[in-house]
Amino acid sequence: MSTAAVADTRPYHHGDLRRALVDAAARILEREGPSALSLRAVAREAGVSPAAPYHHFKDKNELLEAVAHVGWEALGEAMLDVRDKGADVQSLMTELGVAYVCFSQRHPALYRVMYDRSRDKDALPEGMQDKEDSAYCLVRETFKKVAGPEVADVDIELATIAAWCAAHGLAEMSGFAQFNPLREALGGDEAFLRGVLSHLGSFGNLRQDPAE
Amino acid sequence: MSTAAVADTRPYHHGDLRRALVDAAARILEREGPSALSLRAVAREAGVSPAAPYHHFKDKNELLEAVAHVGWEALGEAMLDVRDKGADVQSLMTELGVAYVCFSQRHPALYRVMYDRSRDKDALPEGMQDKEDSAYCLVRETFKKVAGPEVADVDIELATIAAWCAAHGLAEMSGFAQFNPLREALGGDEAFLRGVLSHLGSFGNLRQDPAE
DNA sequence: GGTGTTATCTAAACACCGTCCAGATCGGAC
DNA sequence: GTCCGATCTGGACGGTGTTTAGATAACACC
Repeated sequence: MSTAAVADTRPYHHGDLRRALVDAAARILEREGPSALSLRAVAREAGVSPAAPYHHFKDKNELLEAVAHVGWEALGEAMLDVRDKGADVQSLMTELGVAYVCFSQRHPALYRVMYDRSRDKDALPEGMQDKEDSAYCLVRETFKKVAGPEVADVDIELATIAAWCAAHGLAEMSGFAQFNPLREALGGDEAFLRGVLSHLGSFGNLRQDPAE
Repeated sequence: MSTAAVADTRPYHHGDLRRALVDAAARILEREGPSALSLRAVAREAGVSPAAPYHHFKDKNELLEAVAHVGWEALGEAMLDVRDKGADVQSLMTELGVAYVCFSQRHPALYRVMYDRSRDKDALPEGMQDKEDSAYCLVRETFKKVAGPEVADVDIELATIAAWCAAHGLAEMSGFAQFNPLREALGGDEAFLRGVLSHLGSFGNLRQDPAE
């Protein structure tokens, strides 16, 4: 036995445990929320001893970092899916905002881990403003395409940050109970989101011909 | 001894322990951050046994709720302080936004506790949209005053929520390391904040004469 | 003023947590 | 086939939130 036995209960020494741990963590997150995400619970879920994860991650933080990383990639994909919707800037940015917030609503626990890590580090994931297909760059490139070359990079960056902050704020607060009456009055959650997003981002600021 | 001895080491049975615990928690928060805020540490800081807090709070959550409550009141006061600055809406809202974010920067740990509690409950503090001098109502009333009576309440509420989300997002992300180059390029943190806030909130939406 | 009631506090215990250590186990290189 | 190094386990340590039983002291009442 050994090398050949593919899908045994324990293919390798234990198998690809690093990935198994991240998957287990994601499973716990979806099933029981962030408060249940202890390192021991992850090990239990993966069927190993509590000390096993320490051969793949320096500590609990490093595991959470890995979990957050897959979350950021999934968020990036979700936003790429809508990058062709929307004729003008306003509606495209709204579409991106809806995609962002909907992701956070579909994976609330994961989203919380993602931002808890960022807050602890006081930084977004490394390289987020550089690598081409990240959510952040997608927003910035959208702004840049629309604004044209005359607009200063500083303004592009400020607009991107502003949009990002707004989306993040809405993602964290959209489910708050106080908004339920308004949500229902508008006929559902997505209408509510679009309503809020329509009040956010004065994208006209970026145009060169200020009609004001 | 007893009733008369005012400021002894332990005036009452223990004194006003409930308040002492909240104060101790706030002290730990400022000194060591949110990760150090254990119930036992609070009890230690207040000089009582680990079980003592349970005679004043159902559990740790309830203590944190009390801590968050004082935080929300302090935030409301900080925003009331600037409610007369700024000639037009845009600049007044910017001023309020700066006050909001600066509060979160002055008390980062407290701000985090405040929103962690809200996220757990999926709700802002109870009564926040009702009691007159809350930060939330201050923003809404500002919008209402400017918009005039013709604007629908729904739009006022949406604008308020949008502004709040934007401010919260900026509060949580303003310190992120990725923004440091831009912050320095703009000549300091407050300039950076104003720059981002200027791209947020298309307050013109609320005016009745859409010059568009 | 003594007495009983009730709120308050302590000490000890429980289960769980993150983390480290010594030793067992096993894959792969020589 | 033997050794090495990576991987995993069992057990331990200190810390956590919470509960229980029992001590203590303020207060109400006679």
